[in-house]
Amino acid sequence: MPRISEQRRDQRRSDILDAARRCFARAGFARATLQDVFAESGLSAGCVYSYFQSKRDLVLAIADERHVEERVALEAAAAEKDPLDAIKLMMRAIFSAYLTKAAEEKRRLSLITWSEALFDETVFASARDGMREPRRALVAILKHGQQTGAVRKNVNAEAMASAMVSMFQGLLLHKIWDPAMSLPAVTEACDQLLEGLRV
Amino acid sequence: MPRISEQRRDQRRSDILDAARRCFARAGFARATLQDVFAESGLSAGCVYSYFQSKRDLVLAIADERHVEERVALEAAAAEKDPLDAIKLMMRAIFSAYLTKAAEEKRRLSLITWSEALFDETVFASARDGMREPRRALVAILKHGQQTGAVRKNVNAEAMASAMVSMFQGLLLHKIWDPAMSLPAVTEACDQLLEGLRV
Amino acid sequence: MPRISEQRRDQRRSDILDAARRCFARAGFARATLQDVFAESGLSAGCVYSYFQSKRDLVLAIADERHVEERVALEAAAAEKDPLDAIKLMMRAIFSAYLTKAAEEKRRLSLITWSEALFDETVFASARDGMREPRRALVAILKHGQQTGAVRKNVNAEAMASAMVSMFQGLLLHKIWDPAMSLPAVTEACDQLLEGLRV
Amino acid sequence: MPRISEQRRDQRRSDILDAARRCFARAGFARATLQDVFAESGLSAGCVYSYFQSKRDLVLAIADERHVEERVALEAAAAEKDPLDAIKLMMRAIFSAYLTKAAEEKRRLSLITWSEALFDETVFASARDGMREPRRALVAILKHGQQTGAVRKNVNAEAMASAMVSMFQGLLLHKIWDPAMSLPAVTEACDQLLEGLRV
DNA sequence: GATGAATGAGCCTTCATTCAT
DNA sequence: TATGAATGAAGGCTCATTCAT
Repeated sequence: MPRISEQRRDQRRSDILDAARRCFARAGFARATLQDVFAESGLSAGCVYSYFQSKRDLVLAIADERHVEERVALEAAAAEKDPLDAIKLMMRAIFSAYLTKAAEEKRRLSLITWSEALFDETVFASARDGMREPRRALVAILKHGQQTGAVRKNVNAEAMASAMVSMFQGLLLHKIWDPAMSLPAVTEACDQLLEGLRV
Repeated sequence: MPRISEQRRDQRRSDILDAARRCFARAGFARATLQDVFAESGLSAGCVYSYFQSKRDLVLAIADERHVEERVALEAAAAEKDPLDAIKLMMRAIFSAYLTKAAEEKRRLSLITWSEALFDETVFASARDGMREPRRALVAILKHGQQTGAVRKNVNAEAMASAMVSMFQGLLLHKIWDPAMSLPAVTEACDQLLEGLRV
Repeated sequence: MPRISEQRRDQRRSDILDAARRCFARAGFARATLQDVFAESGLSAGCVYSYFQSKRDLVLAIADERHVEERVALEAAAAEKDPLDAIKLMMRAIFSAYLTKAAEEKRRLSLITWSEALFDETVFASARDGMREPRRALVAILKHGQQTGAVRKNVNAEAMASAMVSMFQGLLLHKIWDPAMSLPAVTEACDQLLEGLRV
Repeated sequence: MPRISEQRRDQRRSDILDAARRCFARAGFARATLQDVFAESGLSAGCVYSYFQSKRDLVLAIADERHVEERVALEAAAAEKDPLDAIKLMMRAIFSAYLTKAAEEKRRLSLITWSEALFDETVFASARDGMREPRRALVAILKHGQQTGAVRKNVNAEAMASAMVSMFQGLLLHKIWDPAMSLPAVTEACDQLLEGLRV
């Protein structure tokens, strides 16, 4: 018999995560303090602790957030027949999720999560898994493209998928150093690189 | 001890940096403690503090370490006439500096430095500058290649350079998630992408 | 513990100040450690820090304590018509506040506060202001006494007030060196010096 | 067989004391560091330590410095026949030693020494003794004046001497709070108070 | 359930002192 | 003797976590 409705609990939990996300994006996992989170969420220490048993739990929850956009990106790509067009579509979905001006907090959280992964196995697994699915999709698209004759046969699908995912993630990083980077221009540059794979 | 020789002083400083590098690579800038560094270096707090005035100074020194290999990479590329070959050469130099098994600590430090850059302007400037020079070199090579007719004219050199640098850095990241990644295979994949730029 | 009553909070704050006062009187501002204060108050570091943000804040709070007795002394004097009697009354109030056996801690704190004032502008302002009001009152009494003809006209009220305040403070100091100093005898000596001002 | 001449040793010792005096006047005994003294004196730690075995020794040496002027003051007073004139002479000697603009460092050192005396028995003894001699001289002058009929018989010489010494020391303190205090005016005010003792 | 005051281990840093050269 | 690099105990302060109310 819960004292508060499940809906209210979920809302609370979500509020805490929002506050934590802001704090972590601002100061990093290690430097952000729980007192920051308490203040940012407007909730008491005890309350936050009743939703998350430790700071690490909060970090894991944030680091583990699966960005819906990636799933969308994969689905969008799956609908395309032409393999390179499918890859470009996936790429565009990723870019519009991570390279826009509005996505700055997401970029910061991505980077600090990657870094945190070095020191926490759970975060590591979560970060690694997050790039496995896109990579797997790219491998499938490339291999299928090779079967249908749309992609050059001498391409190592595994390595090429790694290179592509790396480029996408690298651009997220690059956007941090160079916020003025032109998304359309860089999208076209990537298109041009990809075109080299066509038979 | 009376005045120490300058050579010995440099050695000490270098020893401290080595110890700090190991500690930071292991635990991150924020989580690594100076006590760790004292223990790892076998020196006392006071001694370390006579070489570096604060933990932040130590962080900056590590984060600012210019990797000689990058300079070498740029020089190697400068010697090549063919633009794409020059880029491939640069790429290989970077890969052999960061993607080998032995370079694991370097990869970890790169990632934590990038993350730290989000919270420290000095580290930010250092990290950003570290990728500006390679990028500038790539722009120059591409533009020159367009003038000599070796590179397609419809390529936006700036954006393409960003994409390339991103791919190189992204692979550093990728190697962290997938240590088994084959360097030769990924090198060839990158070669194939680059070949698409040829006229 | 949930929200503490304001009364209890004030009590805590007061307890901490009491403990700090004892520690500072015993060892001085610089030599007394906060660990001492924690132990003396029976509270933890975190708790004390939630009431005072730094050691300096604690020092300022102690150094700034306005001794109610001084105010009382001024009011007592204000009621007297005869100027020299008014001054003697003020003097007696000050002496009974600072020169009794029970006031030893107060004397010690006065001296260390005066010394601390040399190195901290805020403490300086506080200490200086602490003697301005008595001095101002003395100037007013003397000038008024000159108008009514009770005090010699050739007296420089400002300088005389300085000399008087100095004598009062100096006796506080003297009582430290010579705890056996007789309060009645010294009070009479001061009376005799003051009598020289009468017309 | 000393390696350096005794004269040179004395000079060194004196240089160190000068540096220490400046440092202590600037920051207080507790806050001034020996590294400050090393820098201010231009000598090494080892060298300073060969002249003073600890920081406390240095503090004691500074706190114990007998200001020649006081001796001069006493001698000057001894030459005067009229008791009140003798006291005024002594007072003037003290004032010109401690209340001039140039004596600021001396005032600061006096105050920090008095404060330090609270926490160090040796400094206490030194400070207390420093005011005993003037006080004793005043007692002698007053008693002799009473015998010769120049001073009122109902004066308690002991208490009056205490009050006088207190006034002199208090004025030193007062000059710290009010550097603009007029020395001639305050001297005259003291004269006027003293005149009240005449028969 | 919620509160927020309180805890205390542990961090960064300083500085009196030592001692090999 | 003189040097100054090195030591390391200890200080001020923070913050994840707990628990009485």
